[in-house]
Amino acid sequence: MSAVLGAVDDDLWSAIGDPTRRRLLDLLLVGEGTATSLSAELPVTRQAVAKHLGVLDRVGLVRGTPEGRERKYRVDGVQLAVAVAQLESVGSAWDARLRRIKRIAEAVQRAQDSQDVQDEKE
Amino acid sequence: MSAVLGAVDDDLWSAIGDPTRRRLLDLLLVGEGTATSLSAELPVTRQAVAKHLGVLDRVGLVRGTPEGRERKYRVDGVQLAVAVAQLESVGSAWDARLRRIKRIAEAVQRAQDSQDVQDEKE
DNA sequence: GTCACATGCAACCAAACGTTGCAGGAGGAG
DNA sequence: CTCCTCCTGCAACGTTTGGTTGCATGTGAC
Repeated sequence: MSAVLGAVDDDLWSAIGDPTRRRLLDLLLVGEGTATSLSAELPVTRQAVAKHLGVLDRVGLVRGTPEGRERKYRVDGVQLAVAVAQLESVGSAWDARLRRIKRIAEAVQRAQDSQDVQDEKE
Repeated sequence: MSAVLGAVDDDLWSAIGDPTRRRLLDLLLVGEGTATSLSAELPVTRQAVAKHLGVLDRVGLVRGTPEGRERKYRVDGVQLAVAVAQLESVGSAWDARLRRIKRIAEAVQRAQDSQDVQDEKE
């Protein structure tokens, strides 16, 4: 097993890995929006936004529904909660490893210190 | 300001956004390694690993030092801690938004319920 | 009916991830 | 010392992905 950390969905990760998509999610968390309205608040074109909404929709982080002549997007709270959980999971796994490394480093330091004392005695 | 969430370094984030690099970090958290040794545990070639180590080195998550005829890489705890902090930051920001949305949805639900009662009375 | 606006589709460009192939330098066996 | 091995670094190339422009279509408003 390579699994140091809990199961992580690569699709979900790479979905939130893109900075534009992260900002898109931020905006959609404030309120629903369309490709056109969202592109007004981002430094990219409407088509780029549409593509991003497409991948967010594919992984289920967002849901688009046609309303009249426009298509409104809203975040899917459940799936986003899953994504957040995975972030926390990876974060805490790394954090735990870092703590362990720090503990070991300190132990080594202490060992060396007492060794130095030994050397001085001789 | 677009900052719903605390300052997030896109370079750092995209560094850990790649699944191969995440696994690389996992491996290096267990112990130091070289491009060759690490590639043995990943489904990609040595050269691909070397490139990834290059970008991890550039953003400071990892440090490579020449030792004899090989180049050993170790994680930089400080920078990785910064990255973990950013993960947590984004995660908790989204979490907070989700909670708020849920609260509002429940409030709307309650309002509608009492409206229904009103309707029945009339 | 016509005009305006939002969408969807296609072609194209650049950057990133991955591959193969090859040249070079450090260590160990003879 | 020489040869052989192994690890590294560089270059060329293909594919996927984020971004652009341009155009055709459909729906709403007047």
